[in-house]
Parts: sequence; structure tokens; C-alpha cells
Amino acid sequence: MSTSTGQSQVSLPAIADVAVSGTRSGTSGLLSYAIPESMRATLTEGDVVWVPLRGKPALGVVATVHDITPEFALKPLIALVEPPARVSPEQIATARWLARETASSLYDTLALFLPPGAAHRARPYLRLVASLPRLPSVTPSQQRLLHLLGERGETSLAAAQSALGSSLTSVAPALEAAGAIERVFRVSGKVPTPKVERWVRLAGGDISSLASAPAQQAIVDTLQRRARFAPADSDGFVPAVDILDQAGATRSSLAALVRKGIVEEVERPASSRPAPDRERVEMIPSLTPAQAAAWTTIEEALRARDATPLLLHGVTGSGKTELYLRAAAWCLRHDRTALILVPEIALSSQVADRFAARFGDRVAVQHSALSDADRYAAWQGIAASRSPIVVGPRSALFAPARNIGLIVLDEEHDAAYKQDASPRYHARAVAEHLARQSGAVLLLGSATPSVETFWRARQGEIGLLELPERVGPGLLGDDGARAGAALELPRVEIVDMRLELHRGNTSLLSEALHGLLGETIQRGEQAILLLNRRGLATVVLCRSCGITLQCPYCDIPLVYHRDREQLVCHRCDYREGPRRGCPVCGGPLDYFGAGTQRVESEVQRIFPDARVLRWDQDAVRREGGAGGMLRRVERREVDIVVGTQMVTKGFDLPHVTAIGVINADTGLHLPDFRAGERTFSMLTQVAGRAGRRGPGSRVVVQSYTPEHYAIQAAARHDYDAFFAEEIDFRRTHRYPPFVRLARFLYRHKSDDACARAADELARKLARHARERGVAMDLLGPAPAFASRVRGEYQWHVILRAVDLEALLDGLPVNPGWVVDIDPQSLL
DNA sequence: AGTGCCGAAGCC
DNA sequence: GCTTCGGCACTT
Repeated sequence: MSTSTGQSQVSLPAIADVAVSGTRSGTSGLLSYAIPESMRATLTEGDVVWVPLRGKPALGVVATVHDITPEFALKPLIALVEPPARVSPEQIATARWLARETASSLYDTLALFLPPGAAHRARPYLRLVASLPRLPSVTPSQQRLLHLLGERGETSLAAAQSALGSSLTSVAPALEAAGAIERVFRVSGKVPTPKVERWVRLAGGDISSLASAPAQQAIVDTLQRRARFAPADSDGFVPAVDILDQAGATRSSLAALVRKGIVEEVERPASSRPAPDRERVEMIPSLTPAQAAAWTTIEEALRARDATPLLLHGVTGSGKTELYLRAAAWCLRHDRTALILVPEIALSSQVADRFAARFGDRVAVQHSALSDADRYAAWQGIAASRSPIVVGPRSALFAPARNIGLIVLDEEHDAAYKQDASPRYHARAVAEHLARQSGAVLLLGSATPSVETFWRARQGEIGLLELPERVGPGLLGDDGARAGAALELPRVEIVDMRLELHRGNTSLLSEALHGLLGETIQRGEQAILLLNRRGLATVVLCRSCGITLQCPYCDIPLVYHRDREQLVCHRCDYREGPRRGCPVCGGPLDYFGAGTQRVESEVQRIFPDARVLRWDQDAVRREGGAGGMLRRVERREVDIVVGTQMVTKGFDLPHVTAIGVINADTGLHLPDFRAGERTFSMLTQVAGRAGRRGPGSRVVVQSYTPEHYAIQAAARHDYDAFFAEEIDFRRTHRYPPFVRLARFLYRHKSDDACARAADELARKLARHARERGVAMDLLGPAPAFASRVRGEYQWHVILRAVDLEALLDGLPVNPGWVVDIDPQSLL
């Protein structure tokens, strides 16, 4: 509806509804802006724009354009972002779906698709007004601010605050009101300019006249040699610096060759360079019968663009990665792209390495250590279809890949696939949506599938492909190793620690584990001792009155770190120095429990000649990354690694033949429905770390509840047995996959305020469900398991419903509440 | 009076 | 989420 002004024209839409950064979720999440005349003809849904919000620019995405004038006055939107960016209609559709599915704002889900490094907000700067007015009176803190601005010129509010050590909440506004200073907004974080490199290849010009130019001849020779060994699907370009290095030539010789038309060169982002150490052209192995059967199904699905998810259930080393590689190669041949998701690429990811090795520069690996510029370059490479294969964490789902033919979730059970900040999406759910939208095959791989996924496979919603054995003689497993004999899974022995105690063994190590370590060291092999949690570490206890030292803000025990000589709260990082005696009665303090440091020193005491390496967050930080530590282990400068869960993931250490789990029960008895699943999966993964190169590996699992099915089943490598028990538990107690959960969490300094807010929300939720006629029940309101964090109390309400879907629209989202749909944990 | 802190509100 | 605003208590 255009307001007629006499001239009748085809009216262009004058109003844009925009999803804006930093707006409150709830309602529609959209704000309306007037479209300036100059932009009316071109502005399109999906355009990324700057809009005014509370007087300063904010980033927004145009959701719709229309002509319906609202009752309130509109501000005009400012401009398109530069360089321009646009979210495609399919992406907008996905974002809308995801916003509903995760109860988050449309902007938050749209932002997932924006190029990396985009600034999402403007920052306030203060500066003196050019013609300083005469001020009637200036207070000391006003004076200090004026002085600072006079000295430094324009200064960001944050910088001024830290320089003056004052929050300036009333100082700056007073000076603004008096007309002495003004506030401007700057958009920080310019688009990063990626580093580019020159890549070269032979152009086929005449090379007969180079005899008098030995340097140029050397370059040509080197290029010819490289061309012979290039992978079949390579376009022949190689980084110029490598060639100059090898040929021992300089840039001027290369430039001469380019001038003569013998060599052609292009510029590519530095990040497109394949990782080094990939000289080996990997042999493409033949498949085992089980792999071949799975491949037939996968290939059929690829051909048919069948988006029904496929679960690849196979033990560690059964060759899942080879199937991912084949499926990706199929996509390359058929001009489709492939998204390969891995839980995290902190350090050496087997999967990422294998992809880089096989596909070279056609792979964009999204490494967590990439700079903004590299990330942006990789993003552009994907958008320009230079990198049809993307390997990365869950965010890789939002890469600008076109014509997706394959999505892989390796280790699909891993909790890292759920984002633990808004929007709290699960990569599996998003992948499924994307796969359906684009007719892509979705491959879920795991040795220990999540209970939900396996249940759906049993129900026939997901295709089940079993790889029951480790890859046998002459074939390649997940790690690319050639095995001399069929590999058995390592033998797992469960030790009942209660019996050890009765026998008078109060050591951390059972006799069995003690024996295993001794033998292993004697044979010159390596062992890993797993302590499943940093938080179990040394509690400080008064031997006289029995109290433990607690964090004053979180009400959990403080943990003693011997290397720093400090008591540390593992939840909020509160620290205090060591104490002489008990703060209550002055009695003597004792250390209790076992942290990695305690295990390390105990092991060192028992085996004085062994080289023990502690591997936990502290150690990694101190050593400046895990890489160096990994190399030390690989070079066999270490006999025993004492580590936390960090050591269970992704390492492939050929000489590790013994694994000890100090206490399998940690985490098993937490009040969380996934506790058993996590324990089973952790123990199974750990056991899989051993004996990947040869037989005779052993695992010892120490437990105070050895009869628990999660521990028993893990020891037998028996997923089916675990699943049978676990699914009964879930059915009986009404947990996923039989219901869906939504968790609502509230934090506040006052326990009372939490309780009140939680009561109010519970009432709203009950009414919401009643109005929709949807059956549900609430767990709580109750304090969360971590009832106090950083001085704030936490309460939660858990909604349980079979048909949660029907409750998502109009779900009450009170300000200050964290909403987590399908939470990974209820702790 | 000046200042920071806290809780509450609402963005177009 | 995050600024902004008003009320309020603490300081000088």
C-alpha cells in the first residue's frame, strides 16, 4: 500500500524488516526501518546492512521488504555493509527454522552464515567538542576525563574507563549534556585482508632456449618434476616459494619465465596451501567386505540424492574414514561439495590429515588456530568453489558451500557438536535439515553412537551400516596403518577397588595396574593413565574438624595445585595461597583425592626410573600447546602419560600398549540422564587408543562400582549390551529419545530472586502448554547441580514433552533466561 | 553534590 | 545481549 502522492509509479517497497544484532529475542525479533530512496530499487532480502539502534550503528540482515507502514516512526537504515554480503533465501529459510528450533533470535541464527570476522557491533568513542564551551563547574573526575581526552584525542569509552579506573557512568553523560564532549560510534574489526601467495605452473611455452639461464632452467626442471607427482585432480599450480626454494633460484628468474610465457602464475590465499608433510601420495586401499557393503549403500544414496541419514557404526580402526574419503571423492567427480565435520580440531585430527593428504588444495580445513584473515580467505575459497571439500567443526555447516552432496559427522556422539552458547544448536539436527534441503547424503560415524541416533536407526529412520571389525591384514584402518595381523580389540580388565581397599592396598594403583605398568616399561613400551577429570583433584580437608576448604563464591571444594602453590576453584578460577591450618578450628590440613599431579608423583615414586609426563590443561598451557608434548611421546622420550580426558581424543600413539583408568566412576553417578552414556563412550574410546598397531595390548579399568552396565559393556566392547540396558533406563524414566527436553536456566546473585523467577516461568510454561493442549511435565524449579557459579546462584526448570515441537512457537522466553532445547546435560 | 552500582526496560 | 535510565547508598 503506497501513500499516493499524485504521480503514479510502480511503488518500490519502502520498509525493511531487519533482524538486528543486539536486540532482544522474543516477539518477532525484527525491527522495521525506512529504506532510503537511493536503496529502494536494489535492496533485497538477505542483504547485510548497518541500521541505527539506540543511536548507533548495528549490524542487521534484511528479512523482508514491504510497504506496510507501522504506527511508530521509522528511522532509515544506514547502508549496505562493505564489502557487500548477502544471505541466500535458502539460508534465511534455514535460519528461520533454526531460530524456532533453538528458541533464539533470528539475527543470532542468520549470523552463523555471515562471513567470519564481521564486526557485529559498533563501539563508542569519546572526544572533546571542537569549540569547548565554558563550563560553570568541573568536578575532579570530569576534569580527569577532559584531561585524558585532551591528551589522547579520540578515545574509546572502554579505554578511557580503564585508564581512569572509573566506570564513568555519570561522568561522561554529564559532560555530554554540558556540550563539552561528544560520543561517536566506530565500527571495529574491518574485513580482514587475507595473505595471498603466488602459485605457479608451466604454461607450455618454448623452453628450448634456456641453456644460458641456468636458474630459469632449474625452475622449469623443478616444475616438471612436481607436475609428474601431482595428484590427478590437481590443477597443477604449486606455491612459488616452494619452487624457488627447491630450485635455489630467485624471484627475478621466475619473473623472467613469466614474461616469456613459460610459467603462468595466480594469486591464492595463503590458507589454501596444503598442510606440509603431505609428500606421500597415499595409496588408495581396497575395501574389506564390510566396508564394501557399506560403500554400495552410500554410493546408491549419493546417486539418488537420498537424504535419509546413514549411521556408520564401527569400532575405532574399522575404516570409517576411508568411506568418508570415497564419498567425498565421489562428490568431487560429480561436482558436488562435501562438508566433513569433526568434533574439534585442536590438534592433529586424523580425519583432517587424511583429507588433506588425499585431496590437497581442494580441501579447506577450518583449524581453530586460523587467524581472522585466514578464516576469511578460506570462506571466500569455499564461496568461489575453489575448495569443494570443507573439513571443520560444527560451524563448517554454515560455510557458503553450494550444491552440497555429502555431510559427514565423524564421532557423531560427541558433545562438542552441541553449541553451548546461543544459538544452542546441535550440528546433527542442522546437518539433517541441510541434507534434506540440498539432497545431500548425511553420514553419521561412531564407534559408540549416541543413544538417540542408534534408537532412530533401530526404528528405521536412519540407515544402519555396521563395520564390525578392525581392518585386517594388508588393509588400511582409520589411522592408515598397515597391520601385520588381524587386530583384536585390547583385553580390558576391570578391577574392583573396594576389594583392593579390603586387602589393605590404599594406593591409587591397584595391584593389576601396578603390574601392567611395570611390565610395559620393562618392554620399552608406553602407557597412558587416565584420570577422567581435573575436578577430582586434591581436596583440602581438616583432619580435626573434617571441613573441606571451599570456594567462597561457588560452594565447591578448592583444589590444591602444587606447582603454583595455590588453591584454585575450578569453576570460577578464584585463587588463594596455601594455608597453614584449618580456617575454622586451626587443626592440621590434609590432602585427599587424586589429581593428575598426585597421580604423577605417586607413579614417579613407584617407578623412579620411568619418564612420566603429565598431560592436562595446566601442563599444555605451560608447554605452550600440545604439539610439543605429542612429539615427545612419539619420540618415545616418555614412558607413562598421566592425563585427563584430553588424551583420549584423536591421538594415535603406536607404542602405547597399556592403558589404565584410575577411576571409571567419576561422572557415572552424576545426576544426569546421559551419565552412563558418557562413561561408556569415554571408556570405549580409551580402550580403542591401545593396540592399534599390534596385538597384546591391555587395559585396566579401576572402579568402585564395577558391576555397572556402562563399565561392564565397555570392558567387553559391547555396544549392543550397553544400548539394551540404557534404552530401558531411558524408557522407564522418560528421558530422550522417548521424550524431548527443554532446559531453562536462570542466574542471579540472590537465591530468592532465582526461586521467584523460576516459579513465575514454571507457571507461564504450564499455561503455555495448557493453551496449546500439549501434554508435558516440569522437573523443578530447582537449583542446578552447580548451584552457585562465580557468586551467582543457578536455578533451572526442565520441561519434558513428547511433542515439544508443538510448544516451540510462542514459547515463553523471559529476559535473563538461558533456553536450551534438547540439552546435552542437565547438570 | 558527585559518583558508581544495581535492577529494569526496551530497541524500529 | 546490552545499553540506558532512574533510584539509591556511599563518600567527601
